[in-house]
Formats: sequence, C-alpha cells, structure tokens
Amino acid sequence: MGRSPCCEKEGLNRGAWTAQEDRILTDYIRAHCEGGWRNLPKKAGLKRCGKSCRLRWLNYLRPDIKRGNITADEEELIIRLHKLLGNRWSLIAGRLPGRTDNEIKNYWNTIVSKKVKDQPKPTKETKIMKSKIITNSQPATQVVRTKALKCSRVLLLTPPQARPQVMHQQQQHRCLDTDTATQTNAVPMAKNKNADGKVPCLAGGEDHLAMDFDLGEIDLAELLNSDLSDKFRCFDCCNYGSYNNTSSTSSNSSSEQAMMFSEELVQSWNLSGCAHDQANVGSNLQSLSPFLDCNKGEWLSSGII
DNA sequence: AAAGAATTCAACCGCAATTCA
DNA sequence: CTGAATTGCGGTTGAATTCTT
Repeated sequence: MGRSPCCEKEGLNRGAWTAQEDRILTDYIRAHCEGGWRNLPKKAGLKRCGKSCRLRWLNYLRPDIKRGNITADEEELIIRLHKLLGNRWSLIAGRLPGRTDNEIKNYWNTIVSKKVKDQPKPTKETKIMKSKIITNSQPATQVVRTKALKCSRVLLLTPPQARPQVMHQQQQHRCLDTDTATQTNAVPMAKNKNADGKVPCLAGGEDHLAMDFDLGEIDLAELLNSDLSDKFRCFDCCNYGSYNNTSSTSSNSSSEQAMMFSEELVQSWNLSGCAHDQANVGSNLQSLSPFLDCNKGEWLSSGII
C-alpha cells in the first residue's frame, strides 16, 4: 500500500511556472488568503500540485519577498546564524526579513560553503588548542532536537547529577504564560504541562527536563529586556550565573541582537560560585540559544546544537 | 564562435510534525 | 484516542545561465 500521494500526478504541469500561472495563483491568494493548499489548485483553476503552489507562493510570489543579492551584512548574519543553528534554514530565514529558507539554503550551498571551504585550514597548534577546550568543557546538559520544523519541539535532557538539588517552590511555577496580555516579559511558555506546572518526562524518568515551546515566538528584544535575560547556567557545574546586558543597544534588529546577545554573553559571563574558568564557560556558551528550564521556570542557556 | 564545464537556483521529493475529524 | 489529511522542513535534482577553453 504505502503512503497516498499529496495529489493526483496525472495531467499536472511541472517545472518552471509561467507568468499566467503566477498571476492566477497571486490573484487567488489575494482573494482567499493563504492555506488550503491541497484544494487550492482545483479552486483556482491551476494544473499544479498544491505543494507546488505553496512553494511558488512562499518562495517567489509573496509580496514581502526581498529581491536582489544577499548583502554583506546578510551574509555575515547567515554565517553566524548557521554556526548557531546549523542547517535550520527556516529559522535562519526567520531572522532575515524578506528572505526565504530556500534562498538561504541555496546561497549557503553555493556561495558560503565554498568560502568556508576555501579558508585556510587550521594549524596543528590551533587544532590541539581546540580539542583541549572541547575536552575541558564536556557539557553536563544535552539538548536533543527533533527535525527543526517551526522549532516547536525541543527536548532538554539533563543528567541527574547535573541538576541543582534545591528548587524553590515558587520558582517551579514561574513558567510564564504568553496568553497574559499585560505581562511584559512575554516569553513562550512550555506546553503540555502537568497540573503542577512541570512538563511530563519524555525519557529516563523524573531526572530529565523536557521543553516544548515555539522558539520562533521568542522576541529577543523582549528577552533581552526581561528579568530572565540575566539568568544562565554553567554546563559544567550547573551553577546559575548572571549576565550584565547594560551594553546592549536597542537600535539593532532582533537578529543582530541575537548575535550580540550570545557574543556578549560569552564575553561578560559572570558566574557566582562557578569553579570553572572564564574561558571554559565561554566555550560552553559558544552556540547558546535561550531555553526555558521548565522545572525552575527560568531561562537558562543551552549550547549544544 | 562553439563546445563543454561549472554554477545557480527554482522546483521537486520524501519524511515528520501537526491538525483535524 | 486514532488514523487520515495537511503542512512545513531540509535534501536533492536538473534546466537555465554563465564561464572557460
């Protein structure tokens, strides 16, 4: 048997879209809004697969598509985001207004990867230094990601020995509710929590944390200004530390802030009672992104991508 | 000028997550 | 709760274009 096809393949146009097809699709979506891709071709009178229509609209016909070459600034941002997120093209595209995931993926595969490949290979000394840093900074926390999608499902598994032993009752219930319109620290809330506010364990019993929220919903500008933005945790000893973000500027875009955020954090990391030296802690945070510790209800940094 | 190689990028594909009935 | 339908993602393909010889 197998999976049923997304649509009838017979009699459908394939390959490059004609100007007329573009016009039909654009007119239809303007009149009826996006969605219902499966039935759209039939209703619009297009001999195309619904998937093909969706792709054409998202990657080419949308009015907010940014035309023209990728700028040097955008390229820099792509490289930095790729370092941070890997091949999560849709997430990267989300930080580049008007650019599509397909465009960025193509750009990376053709231009950037070539540039990266052409860069001089690291010397023996730098390789040794790098391996030492990696060895010294084996994280106690492991992030397991599913396929990116909307980055809507993120699992954080923390070995028992790496977990703080004491949790204040009130902190356990500090997961913030995004539905609360008046609250200023609007950060995504973990979904599917039990009555006690904890997320159900997914593997390994109670000693594992699980998170499930839409990372795409995070407004980094808000995060930077929230009272949670200065609470991060060292992977090695699990101590919580602080981050002084007074140097953050508000004039930058969210994507720029995201980058500044991580880089400044590495530089300004300050852990109270952390036995690990600045360099090692810094290397632990090289590819950080914000996560919510659902049991403590606090943001913490998590850098394993 | 022509032919072949290399590059670009729109489009396709299969899969997995999510939504819906 | 379950299975089907829908949506969205990243990897890959191949036609069109550009470059090189």
